[in-house]
Amino acid sequence: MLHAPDTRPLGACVHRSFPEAREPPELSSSPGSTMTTPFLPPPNMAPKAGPSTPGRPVAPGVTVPGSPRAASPFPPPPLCSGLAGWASPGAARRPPEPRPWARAAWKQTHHQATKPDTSTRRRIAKVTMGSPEDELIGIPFPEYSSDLLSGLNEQRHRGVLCDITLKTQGLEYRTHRAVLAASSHYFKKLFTSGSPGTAHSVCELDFLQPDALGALLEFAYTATLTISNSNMREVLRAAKLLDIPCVVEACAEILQCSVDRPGDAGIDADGIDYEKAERYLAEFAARQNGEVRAASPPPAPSPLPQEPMRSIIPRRRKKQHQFLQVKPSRPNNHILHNAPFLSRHFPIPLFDEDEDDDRSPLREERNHSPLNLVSNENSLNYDLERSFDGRPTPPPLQPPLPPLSPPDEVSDDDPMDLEDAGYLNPLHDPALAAELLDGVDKLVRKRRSQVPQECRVCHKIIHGAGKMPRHMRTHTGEKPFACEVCGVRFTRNDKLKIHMRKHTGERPYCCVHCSARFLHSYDLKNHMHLHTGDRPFECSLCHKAFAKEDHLQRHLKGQNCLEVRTRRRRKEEPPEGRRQLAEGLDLSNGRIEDFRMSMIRYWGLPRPDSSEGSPEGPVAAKPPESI
DNA sequence: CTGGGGACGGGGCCC
DNA sequence: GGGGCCCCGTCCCCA
Repeated sequence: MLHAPDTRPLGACVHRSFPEAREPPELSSSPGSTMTTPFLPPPNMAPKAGPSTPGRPVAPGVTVPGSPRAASPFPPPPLCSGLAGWASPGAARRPPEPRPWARAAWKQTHHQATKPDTSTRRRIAKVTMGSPEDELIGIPFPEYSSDLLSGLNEQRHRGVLCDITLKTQGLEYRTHRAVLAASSHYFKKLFTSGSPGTAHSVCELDFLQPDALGALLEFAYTATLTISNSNMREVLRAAKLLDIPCVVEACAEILQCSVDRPGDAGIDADGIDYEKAERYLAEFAARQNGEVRAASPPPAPSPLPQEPMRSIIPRRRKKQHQFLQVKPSRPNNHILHNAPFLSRHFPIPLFDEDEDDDRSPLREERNHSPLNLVSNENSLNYDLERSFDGRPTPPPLQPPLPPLSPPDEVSDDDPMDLEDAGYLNPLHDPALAAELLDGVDKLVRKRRSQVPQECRVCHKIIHGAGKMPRHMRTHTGEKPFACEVCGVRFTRNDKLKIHMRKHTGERPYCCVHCSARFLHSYDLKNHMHLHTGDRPFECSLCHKAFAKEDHLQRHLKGQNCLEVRTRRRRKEEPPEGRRQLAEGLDLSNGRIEDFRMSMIRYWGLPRPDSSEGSPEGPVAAKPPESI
């Protein structure tokens, strides 16, 4: 279907800036009134920093009113149904829990909200009109978390309400225990060990460099890590000592490209520092308990099992890792291949970690690295999934493993031969140094460009570099790509190209079973359902199966299916055609829960409390359209 | 009401 | 940073 050029004036979209949303908007009862989105949760309430984490299943009952929710990249479900579930006096300040089953419903609402056609307005109005007065209404405050952090940071700078002073090498940092404990596993353990009643207000952390500690404090209060190439290693080292996984990960990724520069061995805190950190932890806990005693050095950690070295980067899904993968420059590869001991000293992998080719000579060398930083993937603080108490904190000292390298190589105890070091030091070669530094800058820039951006208009989080202009055109209505044949304009060039297939007659996606040809690959995919008979989308109520998910959604919104969703109907003699359905709603066989979950999933309704298993439960699960 | 196709916006990946 | 390409989910329209 061809769409006429969008003549919406700029700013005519239904979205609006967030500050207005702080004020409770008036309920509009007029179907034709200009309903903007005040009652629609601002899309994608994700924190500015942090990728989305979709798909985390939520157990039933988690999202009952008043239940605490964690930060979520997903907005609450549509007001029509979901706001009653996710908002609470304590939870309204935070974005809701990710609820995959509500995502589709929210997307639907958001999609409608971005299309100010008459049907959309009517739908929103209906929704608003139908909201029960006694339902809780959640008003999202997407900027609150950042405001809160900003307020704490201001307090820190002014020294107000600070309850702890960090001292290192003569410098003092007044700060808040809660913020430190929330950002650092080490501080959490430090402040939670011992008796809370006798809190000492000064922590002397001599094992940390002041610059690094300052940078990490800034990070804790601003969610932004400000570092330079010169102090990145020190910050990484401090982050490892303080057990701040996300900083470790970020620094390690950036540094990954420059591992063959001298000094990289210093990115791992040496054993003395870990020992200091551990000892201070013990002393602090002892003082907290009022038992000032000479803290003995912690017992030497048991030797770690030898495992093939992986990476300083935790293994993650390939998709996550690829955007920062580093392709080492050829000169450095050459250097490493010809200097196996260098890889031993600087064992950060030079290749994509997804390469599991252990036959690689380089990997083989790394696997045997005596100074392996992470020979045990579970041992150090790169396992971002581990719990705070899951591992000794701080990380244990890494006992040197027996060198497996040829005996003629430099031993670990031997200082690096200066001549070799000079030869191998790329910084001694201006060209190589420039290349490496340029690589670091490029990585930093790339990482920055990959940071999800929040739309100023709709507060939606846009992922991907260069995607924001594309998204903004959905607000402005700008359609700069015009078809030269028919004049139809598009917001995106790729859509125009697909459109041009209409004029050229090109239908590149051909069905192998029939003569059908399609403009889009996904059309062919949908079409294939005809031949395969595959109907993966089944109505949990009537068990009718559909080939397309949206057809199932449409079916669920249909009035015929809703009529029999009342349990009251079940008590009556069901119509013959509905007998099976009514039996399916029998609470005794548990299917009623299936039905409720189905309603919740497709309409984004709040998850029912376990106590809500009342006979009238399904009745309350009304779709927006039926309100 | 359902089946089918088209359009649209977003995300991932790559250059 | 920007753009191309692809895929996906969703909405819409038509028969």
